[in-house]
Amino acid sequence: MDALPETTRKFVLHWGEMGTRWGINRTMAQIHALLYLSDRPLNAEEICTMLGLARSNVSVAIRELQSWGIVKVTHLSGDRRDHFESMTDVFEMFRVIMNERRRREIDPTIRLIDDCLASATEKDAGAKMVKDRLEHMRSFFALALTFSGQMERFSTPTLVKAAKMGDKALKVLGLTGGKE
Amino acid sequence: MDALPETTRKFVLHWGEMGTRWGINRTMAQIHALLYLSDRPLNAEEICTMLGLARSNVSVAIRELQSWGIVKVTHLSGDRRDHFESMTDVFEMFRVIMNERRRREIDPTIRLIDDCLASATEKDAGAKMVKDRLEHMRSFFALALTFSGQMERFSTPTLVKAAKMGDKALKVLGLTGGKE
DNA sequence: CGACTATTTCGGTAATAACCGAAATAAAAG
DNA sequence: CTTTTATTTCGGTTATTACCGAAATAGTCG
Repeated sequence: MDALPETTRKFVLHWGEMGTRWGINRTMAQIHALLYLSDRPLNAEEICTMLGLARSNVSVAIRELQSWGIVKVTHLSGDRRDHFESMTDVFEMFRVIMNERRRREIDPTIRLIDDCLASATEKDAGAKMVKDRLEHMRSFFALALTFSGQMERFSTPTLVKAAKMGDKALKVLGLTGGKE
Repeated sequence: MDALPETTRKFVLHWGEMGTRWGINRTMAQIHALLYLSDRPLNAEEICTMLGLARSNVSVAIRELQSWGIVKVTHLSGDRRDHFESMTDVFEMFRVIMNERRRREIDPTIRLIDDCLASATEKDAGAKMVKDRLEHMRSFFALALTFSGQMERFSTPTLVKAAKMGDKALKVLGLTGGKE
């Protein structure tokens, strides 16, 4: 970790911490940060020494990053070791991550809510409130799905433009009425 | 935990697990789920017995939930104990949480990136790529801020409508051109 | 002001997740 | 096939965080 340029080191450490706050383990996040700022693919051994981590730890973290789809393996000619590089378009990366988390967490949650709703129906009327609340939450997640669908469908520049338009966009669409 | 209706129990457990995956501790998430499905405010003692948690643990978790702004304290007449209830509008809740996470995590990250950019400027030219990447990431977070600003500014129904329009909206705005 | 009840603080313990290092496996080269 | 190098698996250890329970504090009532 001492061999790293100061700026990279700072960012890697911070990114690692942020990871832990979002349910991503430190090692994974640090490796990702390192690759993101690297000007060339790195092999596992290099990552180990640069970050001061055990080889095995790096191995599983990289595999996980690959399974998320934000790190790819490449091969340099004349070197049989795997080299790794991060996706560089942060917007695209965000989409990929959102999509993956949707698959891993949102989808199962919706299924569970449906489950709860189904079994609640057969029970006593005392569950009325519970059902209402669950349905409300379900509608939220449904919207989240719609939304993540949009995110995936459109290119980065389009989304940037849309976001920047903001209120103006909604006015054009005739969606805004009162206080807003 | 056995005293809970089956449906509630299932949801509470799932919500607790989801919490851990997003960097929120299980207790906090479980309490939140319980309150969300409750038809009346609950006091700390009730929460303890319903979820099988220690009084102190519940105390800190509730405080944390309050600091996030998604749980409020109320008082029932003739009872001096604090009673707690959850926000019920999930969309609003999402906004509140996003806003809080922005404050706690996104803002500091942007500050750190600015820091890195500032110190990188003074260094050698070899940091060119690092600077570019950091700037790119910064622009992403800047957009995220813009976006979260929009989320806050508009009412739930407006956002729902906008999200549902989706592609149509972008077409009206004249944003879509190529592949999309 | 005591007596009682509610809440919080805090030191220690337990549960969980991260991490290491050695050994096994796989892959490539000679 | 043997040797060398790369990667993965896995049992055990360490670090982190969650959690408990006792004691302290704060608040309320008579």
